[in-house]
Amino acid sequence: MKVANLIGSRFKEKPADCVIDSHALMVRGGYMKNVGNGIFSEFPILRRITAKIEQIIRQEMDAVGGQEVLFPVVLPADLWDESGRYESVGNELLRFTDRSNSRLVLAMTHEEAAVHLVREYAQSYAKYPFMIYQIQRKFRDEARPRAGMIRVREFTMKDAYSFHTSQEDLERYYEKCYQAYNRIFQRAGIPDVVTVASDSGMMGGSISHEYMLLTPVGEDSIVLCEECDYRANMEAAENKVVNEGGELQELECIETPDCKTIEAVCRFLGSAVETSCKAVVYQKNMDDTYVVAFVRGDYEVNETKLRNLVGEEIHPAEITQDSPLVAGYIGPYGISDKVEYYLDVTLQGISSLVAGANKENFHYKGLNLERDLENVSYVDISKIKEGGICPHCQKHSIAIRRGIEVGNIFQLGTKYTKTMGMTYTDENGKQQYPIMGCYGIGVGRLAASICEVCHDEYGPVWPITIAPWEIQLLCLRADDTEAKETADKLYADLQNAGMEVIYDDREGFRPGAMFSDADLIGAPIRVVVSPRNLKESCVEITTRDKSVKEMVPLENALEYISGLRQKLYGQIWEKVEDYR
RNA sequence: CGGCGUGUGGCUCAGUUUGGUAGAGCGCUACGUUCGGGACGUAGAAGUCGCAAGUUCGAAUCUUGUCACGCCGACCA
Repeated sequence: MKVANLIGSRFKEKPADCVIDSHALMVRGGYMKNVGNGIFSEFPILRRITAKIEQIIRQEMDAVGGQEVLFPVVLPADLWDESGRYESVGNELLRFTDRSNSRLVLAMTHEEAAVHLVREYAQSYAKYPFMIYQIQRKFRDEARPRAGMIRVREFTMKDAYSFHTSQEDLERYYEKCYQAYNRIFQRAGIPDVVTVASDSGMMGGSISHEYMLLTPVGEDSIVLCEECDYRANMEAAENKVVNEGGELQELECIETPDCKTIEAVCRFLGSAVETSCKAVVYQKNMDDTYVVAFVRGDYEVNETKLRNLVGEEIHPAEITQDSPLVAGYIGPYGISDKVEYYLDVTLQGISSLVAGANKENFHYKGLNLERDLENVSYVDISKIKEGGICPHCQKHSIAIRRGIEVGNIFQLGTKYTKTMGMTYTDENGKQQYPIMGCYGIGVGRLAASICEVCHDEYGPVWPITIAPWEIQLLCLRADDTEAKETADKLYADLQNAGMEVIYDDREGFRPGAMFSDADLIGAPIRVVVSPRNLKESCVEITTRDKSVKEMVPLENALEYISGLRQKLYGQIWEKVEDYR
């Protein structure tokens, strides 16, 4: 490919709406173009990258016995009625009707389609286990797309579904997929991916893992232990707190005028935030029942944990005049029996708490939950903090990092097979529901994430395994006959040797412009032919990451480049675990 | 869904306060001089000033509505 013919234009200035580096570089480099809110087209450069990522995924899925299939993007709503998700999923699912008023959805995930595809085929235990996967577009009507290709509404995803006749078999296979995913990310050239235990959200099921690429621009918080290998998604991380206890005081009701926040109350009473009880109020979506979460004053409520505990959808409450709660003065002692409340583990063991008195302008001091309340039990509904206690090794070694979720795997269980009536006949002639696993990777998000982690101020530095081209050949001064002929010949030789080359032989372009374009394209190996280099009968060979910079005699160039290419592939492959 | 902000040639932006009929740089076309990290000169093409209604002799500019996009938050297999 010649740069002169490459569709998509590169430019110097950072687009105004790009906030993170990868987005700005990919727009400036002619990788993609925004079509609408969270909707992008890919130019050839990006398409080559995503195609390579897809190929890696395909190989690794095939290696664990996956068979590639293809589901439709548009699915009849009936199918989603079967699983109950037509109703249960929120506005991310785009629902619409066709000309005959039939209800349709744009698939945002394909569990239903997967079950639909194989439920006649897999009626005997002898067909199991098996796995099907596809690499295809999904549409999710995200409330807020952002950060270029990191969070979009329409995107390419590899999604895989496995079917098993026992939980043990699912777990064995899950472990294989876990390893296959590690290989995929290692082969894509990013070592910074970690797995975290996660909350499985709307997918249902029990065990799940997210593959997180650690980067400060990530939108998920990840809890890591710096002493042991504990890692979890913020939503799933268990919070442990050991309170010192302290002096046991008498319960006392004190006037605290205009102290509606924990900080104000503690300042007014001269007490520590660590011995205060904060109330955070939610309401159930179904019937507006109030749900109050009490946590220690210096902790935050983890809404996901609370939601799982309550067992239904909740939202931050609006406290009105006639509600049974007194905004700013809510406490567990003497609270209305019309509200449901929970005490967080961060309150356990505190001898004397400051808490709201459920009365305008009054707080309690010296509240001891176990002494003053009946049937006290503590639940984990708070967010773990930096320096918190690791649930595994019990040390104060918790760190919180940001990450981008590039993949996830779930043990789904029988949620979809049961609701959709998929059964098989086992060895004993009995009908059973197959047990499912599912496994996803966002292709475009992965490409953008790699760019985010692998770039310098001039452009992306693509790992050779996913680079749009392996080699970028530049002919500075293409008007110089000798330089042009030399570069043309090298271009042909490199291609004949089976290498992927992008060739810049544009006349009238100054070297600076060519270098800048090459930086934006980000091919790992750069070869420069110029009159100046030819005076020494050499070409200049560098790597995009600047680790190699050599003047190589022309007659050795092909061999040198070929060796360098092998070396770059070797550097990636040596990090790939062979688990088989 | 809440808060904030922005819409002016392909890109970055000025012009809006104080209404007078649209500008710069980059990019693009042609010619010339240049040539190792985004050169320079000359000439040129390219804009329904997001859209609609209103006020006015006159609207990019004022008013109202609306749409789109972005950021923060909420939400998110």
